Amino acid sequence: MAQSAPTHDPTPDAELDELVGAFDAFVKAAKRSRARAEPGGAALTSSQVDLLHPLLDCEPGGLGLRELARLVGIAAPTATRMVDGLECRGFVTRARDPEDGRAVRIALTAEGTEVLLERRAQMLARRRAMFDLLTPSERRAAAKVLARLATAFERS
Amino acid sequence: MAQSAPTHDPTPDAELDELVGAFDAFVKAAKRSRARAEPGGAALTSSQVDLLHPLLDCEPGGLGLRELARLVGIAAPTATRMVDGLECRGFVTRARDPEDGRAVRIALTAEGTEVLLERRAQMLARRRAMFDLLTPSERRAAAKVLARLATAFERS
DNA sequence: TATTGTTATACTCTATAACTATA
DNA sequence: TATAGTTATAGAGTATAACAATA
Repeated sequence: MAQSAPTHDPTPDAELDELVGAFDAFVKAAKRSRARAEPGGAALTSSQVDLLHPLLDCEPGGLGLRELARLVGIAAPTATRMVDGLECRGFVTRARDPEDGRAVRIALTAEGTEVLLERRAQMLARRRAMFDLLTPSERRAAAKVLARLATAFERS
Repeated sequence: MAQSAPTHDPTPDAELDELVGAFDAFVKAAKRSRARAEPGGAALTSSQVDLLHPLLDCEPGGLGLRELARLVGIAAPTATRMVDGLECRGFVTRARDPEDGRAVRIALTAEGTEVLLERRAQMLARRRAMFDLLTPSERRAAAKVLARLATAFERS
């Protein structure tokens, strides 16, 4: 295999294999790390964090359910169910839209905002702890590589 | 905050923020890419692929259910249910262990092996397509960075 | 008629607790 | 009694289809 094309791409297969292997190891390590950090005691699951996130940066009135579902990328009935639970626990409010009797406005409560921000801060702290293990030059290289891989993902 | 420790780490906060941002973008791109590649038409979900994987490289007799569950990192009843479905579809066999009446041996069928290898090849092809978008030097840098991040994950 | 949200239903993945059969 | 596996049960997350209320 790899009949040594000598011009400008010396070892494509071996390099690809190495990269694929490194990628796999990385994904597995990331999964384990996440599992370690979310042992079940967390107030919010990551799906719930995803659902609440758009509510942080929206108008004070909140968002319609369909709009929220669309932003998060889930089906409307799924959002209904999740909002049910989060409303019960006092993290969001669900109010009839005064201008459109069909619609509903979903908004974060103070407690919901607090819990969400706390959770976000925890995640950030974990990432920082990890990135602090890198040297400055490794950090620069990592930022560059990750950005490059993100665009490659989008195009592939 | 950050009272400008001037000695050897010039812009730690800005750099960390950049890295965290790049990491987020990467994770999101990876999620979207995976969603694109697994639109529901796939024969196996990724959990099922994870479950079947250890059966590829085991003794011909197959694995016990508990052993399989342990390798994959799920609870035994979860494995039982998943094996139920995969057995129905002809991807694995479940045979009483002749030497231990309590135990069961789970093994891939020819069809299961084929489907699993095909799925694995698809995933590999997708990754290769992505990695082919990188230049050789970017590939080398990426392999190095991903390996480094994996060890950082394990230690953080 | 079109849109918003909800209910009904179903499937996958996950877990714990209780059970059966065998060692 | 200890171990292997299963059943019972529960809950989160996901979807589609059918529905009610409103525009």
